[in-house]
Amino acid sequence: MARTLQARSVETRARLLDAAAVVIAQHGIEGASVDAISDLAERTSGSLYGQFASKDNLVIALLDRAKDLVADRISSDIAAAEGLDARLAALWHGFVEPPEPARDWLRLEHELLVWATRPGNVTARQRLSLRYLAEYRLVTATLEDWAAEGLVDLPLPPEEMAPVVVATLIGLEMTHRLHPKAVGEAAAVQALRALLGARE
Amino acid sequence: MARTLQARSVETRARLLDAAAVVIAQHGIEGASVDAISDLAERTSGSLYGQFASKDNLVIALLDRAKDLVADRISSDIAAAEGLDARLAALWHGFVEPPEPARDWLRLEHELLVWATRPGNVTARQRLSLRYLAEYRLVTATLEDWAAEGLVDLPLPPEEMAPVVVATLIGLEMTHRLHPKAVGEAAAVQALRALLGARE
DNA sequence: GTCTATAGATTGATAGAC
DNA sequence: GTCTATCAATCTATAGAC
Repeated sequence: MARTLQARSVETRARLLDAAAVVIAQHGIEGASVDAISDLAERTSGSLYGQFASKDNLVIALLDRAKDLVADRISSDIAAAEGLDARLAALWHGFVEPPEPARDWLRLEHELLVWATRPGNVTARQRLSLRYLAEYRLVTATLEDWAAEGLVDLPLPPEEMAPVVVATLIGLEMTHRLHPKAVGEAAAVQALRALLGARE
Repeated sequence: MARTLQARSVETRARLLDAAAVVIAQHGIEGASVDAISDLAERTSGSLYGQFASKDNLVIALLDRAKDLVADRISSDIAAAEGLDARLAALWHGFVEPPEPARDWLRLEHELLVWATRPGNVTARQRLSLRYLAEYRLVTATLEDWAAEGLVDLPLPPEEMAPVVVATLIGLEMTHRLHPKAVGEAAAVQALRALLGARE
């Protein structure tokens, strides 16, 4: 019995986080009311406060788990691709033009990023900063592999290159959202090739 | 007399826009109340509605005039610099680490960008899109100059390269705000050199 | 065009039953 | 832990005087 109650609690938490991700991606953090979130989760705002104590806390919890799912998928897509261009194309598609339902994932990521870097939100910024550090480590490892394979001749050490690559992808996605036709797959691949010092 | 009344009106409009830029950069668009904005402008919320009819309209007006001032300054800094590295460093400093009081300019730009690209805000997105198109044209012209001088060997035609450069700078700035130590001037210059296919 | 005053709606959060 | 009910604060926007 304690099992099922606990399971119910875990599910409520997950439902609220999922709902928050959707509503925030659509309306922004301040535009996402606790009522809208709990309604979509088919729970009440009372349960939201039981789980997270405050709206800010809910957003911070979202910050921690937001990206991992999609990041994993992108990694496997890249690993499956053969040759540098195919891998860069996989990176582009995974990041900038992902298929549904992941399309909104980076929208959410941007909302969180902008929110967390507001002068006031110190806790959130530190939290997000840690998660991006982990992200950089993953990219660093991938770049090291590519360099070892002789695919690229990086203009910077892999660990300095990683944040630049992430930053470039973030910027490309944001530009692409504003201006879908300005940057396409072919242009992105060429730009990434130059950035990484492609050899072939 | 009509002169001075008109002048007062023009000044009110400017004061409201300036105040909106400051408050939005700090608290985001939804977090910036019309009262906070009009207080900082030393006007009342009534005058705000007299000028802009709605809060959204005020933000859209801000969208149109936001960037020009700083863009001009950056252009002149770049023109003054000698050699490719100095120009890229000027670009980095103007964009990512501008001196006060321009520090908040890109914060505002990001708030507007995220807001305008929400699924609902069609008008705002189109408006901002136009402004970025103008921006791309400026960057295109600069890249053409650099290519003509033999400083760079671009991996893409200048007009396709321009949005990529802007996107990269936007991403770098966002990353830098989250993580000031992750990317420094030296790394940014090296990365931009690679991206542009620097020859020297 | 700008002010004062206020309407009308919505928000984040709390109290207490179960 | 989740619910119902509700409060106090805040917000956008409007009305009418000047």
